[in-house]
Amino acid sequence: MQGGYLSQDFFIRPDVTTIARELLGQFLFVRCSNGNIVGGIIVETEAYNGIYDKACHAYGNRKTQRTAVMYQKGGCLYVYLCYGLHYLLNIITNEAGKADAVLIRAIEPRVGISTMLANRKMKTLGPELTSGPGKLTQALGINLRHNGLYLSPNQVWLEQGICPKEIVADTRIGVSYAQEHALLPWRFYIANNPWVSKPKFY
DNA sequence: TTCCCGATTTACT
DNA sequence: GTAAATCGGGAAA
Repeated sequence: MQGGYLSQDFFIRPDVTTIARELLGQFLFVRCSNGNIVGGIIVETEAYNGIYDKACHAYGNRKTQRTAVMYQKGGCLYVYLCYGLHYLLNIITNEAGKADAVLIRAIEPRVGISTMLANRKMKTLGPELTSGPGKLTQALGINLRHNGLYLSPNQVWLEQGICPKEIVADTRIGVSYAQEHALLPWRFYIANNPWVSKPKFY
């Protein structure tokens, strides 16, 4: 498609916020069960700093069936069901045992748009297609089947993309329970990109 | 085993 | 702006 694949070395680096920032502009591709390829450019991410981060499922070195995947090596996929309704896609970073992760919050659709529209039961292309963590997994056909998989050209993979003009760092969404850690500027998105999620503010 | 609640989305009034 | 949908994880008992 574009440049080369992003190697595992990219994800094994120690600073999860750097990786979350550098994932902006990269291509994310998924091969669907029927063989179709869908994908787009990552435009919004959030960093979760493993066992030290109150917003992270692995906070306090919590080890359960669900969080076991988070302790895998960088490049592993962590998918979980949120609110009993939506699958959320993360990419594990850092060395095994650290439980750092980057949440993919929004992408700009580029490949297989008709397939993504069908997955979302939509007729016309618009920001609602992929502008949110639960929306993009539905569009890409991501579910628990992908949990624990490593990035690979057979299933889910990343390729070198574009260099974003301007990146914004802001607080993460929906993590008020994380107390002081909810204030960290660990949400990153490409400025003025219409595919970035539009969280509601009460 | 019980109970509370969530890294959200969508359809209402 | 408010509320429903929907279910399994995790902590407490």
